[in-house]
Amino acid sequence: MSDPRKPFPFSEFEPAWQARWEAEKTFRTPGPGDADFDPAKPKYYVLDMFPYPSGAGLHVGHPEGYTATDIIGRYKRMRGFNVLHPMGYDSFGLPAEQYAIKTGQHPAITTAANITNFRRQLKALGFAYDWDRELATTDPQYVRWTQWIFLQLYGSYYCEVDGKAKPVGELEAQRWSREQVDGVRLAYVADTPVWWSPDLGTVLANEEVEEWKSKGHTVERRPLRQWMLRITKYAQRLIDELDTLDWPEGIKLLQKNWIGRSEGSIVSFKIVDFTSAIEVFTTRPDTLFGSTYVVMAPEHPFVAQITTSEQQSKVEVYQKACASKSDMDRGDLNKDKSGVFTGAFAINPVNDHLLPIWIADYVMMSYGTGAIMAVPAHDERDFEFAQRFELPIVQVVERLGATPTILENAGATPTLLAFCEPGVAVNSGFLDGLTTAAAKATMIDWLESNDFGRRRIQYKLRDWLFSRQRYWGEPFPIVWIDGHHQAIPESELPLLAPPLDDYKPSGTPEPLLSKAREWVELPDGFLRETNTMPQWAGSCWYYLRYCDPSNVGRFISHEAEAYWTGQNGTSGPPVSSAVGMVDLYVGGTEHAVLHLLYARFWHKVLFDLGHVTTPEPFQKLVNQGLILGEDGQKMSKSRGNVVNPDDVVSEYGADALRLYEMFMGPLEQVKPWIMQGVEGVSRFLARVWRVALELDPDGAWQVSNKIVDIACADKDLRRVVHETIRKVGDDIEKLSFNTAISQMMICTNAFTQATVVPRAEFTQFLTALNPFAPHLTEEIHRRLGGTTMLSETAWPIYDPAALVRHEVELIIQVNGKLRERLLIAKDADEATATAAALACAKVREHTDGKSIRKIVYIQGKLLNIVA
RNA sequence: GCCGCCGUGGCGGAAUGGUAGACGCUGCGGAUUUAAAAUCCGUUGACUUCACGGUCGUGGGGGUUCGAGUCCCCCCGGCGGUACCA
Repeated sequence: MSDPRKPFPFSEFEPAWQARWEAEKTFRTPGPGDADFDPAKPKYYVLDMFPYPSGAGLHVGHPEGYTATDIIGRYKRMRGFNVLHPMGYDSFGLPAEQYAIKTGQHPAITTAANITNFRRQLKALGFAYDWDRELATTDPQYVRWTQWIFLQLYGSYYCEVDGKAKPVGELEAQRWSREQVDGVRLAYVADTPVWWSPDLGTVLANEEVEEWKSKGHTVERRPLRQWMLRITKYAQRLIDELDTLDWPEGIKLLQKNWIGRSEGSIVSFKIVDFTSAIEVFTTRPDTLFGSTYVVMAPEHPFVAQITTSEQQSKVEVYQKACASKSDMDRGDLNKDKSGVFTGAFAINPVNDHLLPIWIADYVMMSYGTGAIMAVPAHDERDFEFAQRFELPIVQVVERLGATPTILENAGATPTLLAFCEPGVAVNSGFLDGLTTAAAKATMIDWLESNDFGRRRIQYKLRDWLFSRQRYWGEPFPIVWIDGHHQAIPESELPLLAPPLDDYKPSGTPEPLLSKAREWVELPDGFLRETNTMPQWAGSCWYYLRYCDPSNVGRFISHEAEAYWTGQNGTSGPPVSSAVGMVDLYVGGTEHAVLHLLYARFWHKVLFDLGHVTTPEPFQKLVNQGLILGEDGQKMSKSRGNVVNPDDVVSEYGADALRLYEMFMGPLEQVKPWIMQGVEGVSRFLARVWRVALELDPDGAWQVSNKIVDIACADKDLRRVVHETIRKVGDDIEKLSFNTAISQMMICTNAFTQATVVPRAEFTQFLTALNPFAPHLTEEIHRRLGGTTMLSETAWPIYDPAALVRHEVELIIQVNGKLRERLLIAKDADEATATAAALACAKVREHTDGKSIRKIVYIQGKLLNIVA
């Protein structure tokens, strides 16, 4: 007996089909080494960004991307691909630990519970994941390989000659000292100013600071000894190899800007009364003649040496003020320039002018050399600073084609703004008359030949701060002895964190693991490293592990890696130009410069070391658009506009949720949730159901007698079905799911209106709908007597002949305006069509009295008469 | 400020340079029903006309074209990212 309130009994058949798929492992993906693996089958790897299993469970944003990949995956399977479509959990990390602290439970317990809940929710949506490949970054066997990859980074350096990572063993063989080797490792220890959050009890990467600040945590700058990863060595490759990827241009640009390549030069300034010189980085060496002062970052190591005794106290006060300033103060309220004169003077190498050396917090220690040459006439910041402190402004670049004006001393010049565009050099000795580009090159040559500087490419990207002081992360597989670090043997992996009773932040930067003294203190004076890795570690390589999730001997077998990158060459389509392993990766934009940059970096290191065979992880990337609440605002608990997928599933069913998520609009677009839209697609599914089934007097669903086993005589109906097969297939390939669904609605309306529905055509339609609404279509198919699963059926082939129309509606325009529609033979020639058009009264109304100047005829579509 | 994305009916959105508004939602009308829900059929951009029809219409202004939502130039508005990177 069916629930009469439900338009179709989804609450009965959806769980039943899910159970069957699970029991039969319908969506298990055979891989190299499996008995049923067929290496001749082409592979397709479609990946979701795995969720971090929060206590709140799935929200409707998750199934948006997950449904899209599920449709693609199911479709590709039906097209004969061996589809890898896995799911897992990014279960380490700060949010998990914060949640555990809040609930007073161990993070292992809350994480396990959250994963259980996520798994239940995912399964209730009928996704065709290969659950045998499920993983969590907290699994000891996963941790083992995360740590192993860290040891690869630790054990290698970047060879500038070959432009790639190599084992440090090569250096040791060349009798490099321990210190020298440690100085070039891709994973290294450094005392650097880092972002420290007292209330989170950890340091944060540059990339993470904003996120946590926005959640209300405080962040401050502190010098601490930390593990760093030398991602900056890969800056250029990370930029260049973006070109080989099929990613949205916006995301590529975001990464390029984040890496921030600048071309310029280092200029060396001698300091009056000192032997040492200070170096600055500039992108405008052509303006060197216009430099009127030099600015160093307040924390620059030279400041103390060069400061004169008269200025010493002022300088120290300023330095202190800057050190205690949090980033927020510096960013928002303090655009006003501040600074202090050190009393020292630098010598401008091109004209021997004496330039006062200032310190100011608008110069960052962490970029370039931590010092700049100020050219106030041609840099907005320098200009502002010069005005504030009444420093001279000397113009050395002029707008191209401007009437020459020579500005002797700009102290009195009413220059209102700095001129920062390229132009022509003036007031610049041997550069005068050169364009900015030529002047740059000339100046760099001059600097190099006179030993005052050199060409330099500078990146904004900083090395990746890789250690955290928290508990819920992978411990470093490192021990210390006599102040030196060394790797633990691979045989000791995984190295798991010791149990701790209390993992609340202590407020000091001492890592939590240091409290576990028995774990830390090893025989013979060895001490374990007590920092842990950031959450990003696990997500940097999970896509590799899915290919070979239970391998105990390697993080991924060579065979699995070769097959799933399509590099095995023995099978499938010809090896494509793809450089990325994953064919399609779908997820949110928020990872543009974090996860997606880190994962590329790790992958390149593994590639350099010969552990993987492609230089990139993700060939094609698609960002799903954010789903907003019904009020058009971002969903949030405080606004009360959050939609819970569980509620939608119980009210309308999983298929309706899936359909709605796809029908809302283009995948990549930001769009609001509208419950009435869910009802709309639910009604559509009910219509499909009722084409095949009707209620008998007892309230049971019976096969409708409209369904008949005859050849389709209705040409129009057949055309719609084949048009649907064609369009749905094309649209899935284009990820244009909303229009695919529209077409299936049109097809369903045709079935509804038909008095006779041939079983064969209806089954073809159900097959096309299957990737979108797998439960409903399987259930209808079964009730119609189907013995196989639609999921295991080949994608239907449309018959081009069925699409042909012999007569078409020809659009008749006069001067580009629609005046008439004519039913005419599809292949009518221009003369026939023109004659037919001119025979129409409505057309003549607009052409009478005018001479026809031109006829534009698009056969089968349109005729435009220009009169 | 800079960078990116986006502006189409009451709403979500369709439209290889060729019928603007497919499909869905909402509203309205009808059928069915004792009645309602559900379902089915029709209708639903604005203005105008008794009607046939006509005029206008894709944020605004120009341009290219036989023809522009679509291509080019300028401007306006919204959303997101980023911010002293020399």
